[in-house]
Amino acid sequence: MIDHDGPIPKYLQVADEIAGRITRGELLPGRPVPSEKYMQQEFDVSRGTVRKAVKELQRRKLVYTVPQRGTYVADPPDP
Amino acid sequence: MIDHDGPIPKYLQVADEIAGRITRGELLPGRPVPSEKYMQQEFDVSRGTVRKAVKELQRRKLVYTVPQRGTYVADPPDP
DNA sequence: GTGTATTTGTTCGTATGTATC
DNA sequence: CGATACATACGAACAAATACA
Repeated sequence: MIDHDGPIPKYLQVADEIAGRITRGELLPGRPVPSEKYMQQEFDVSRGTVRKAVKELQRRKLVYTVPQRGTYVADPPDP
Repeated sequence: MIDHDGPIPKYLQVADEIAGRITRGELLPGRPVPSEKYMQQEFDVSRGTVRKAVKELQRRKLVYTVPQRGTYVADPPDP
């Protein structure tokens, strides 16, 4: 899943994996994405790396985060 | 009690302190260990650090936790 | 039966230090 | 030097189950 010693930064690999799940419709708008803790375990990376991945997904406007609640899949942009 | 600026992680210092009380028989099998809140105050560390210490004690099989109840001293292993 | 307090469970926000590339 | 990555450690907020008056 995650290439633990390759040239591509892990945080981008994690971000791309989640992005893929969103664009494939496996994660639906308004629904939560996995928590930081869950992603840490699933991808076997540090929390900092997960947070950087989420930040990247926010930058792409694929997700939004509610403090102390979780991170959710954003609504798709106007077609 | 806790070295607040030394090389040894606080969560390990807390875990070792509780472990010592168990192995010395100050905390008996089946009896609760101090609550997270109590340990926070006693050791002057954050709750996260206490929880990490408890997790370490669970890993060592010295304690077990009952959700919403507390954490208890485990029975000693077969001699 | 009804609250209130306690305790653990979980989430995200933030900062610091270390190591590596 | 900057970016990546990990571990440690603080805080804050809320949930859920239990215990008790």
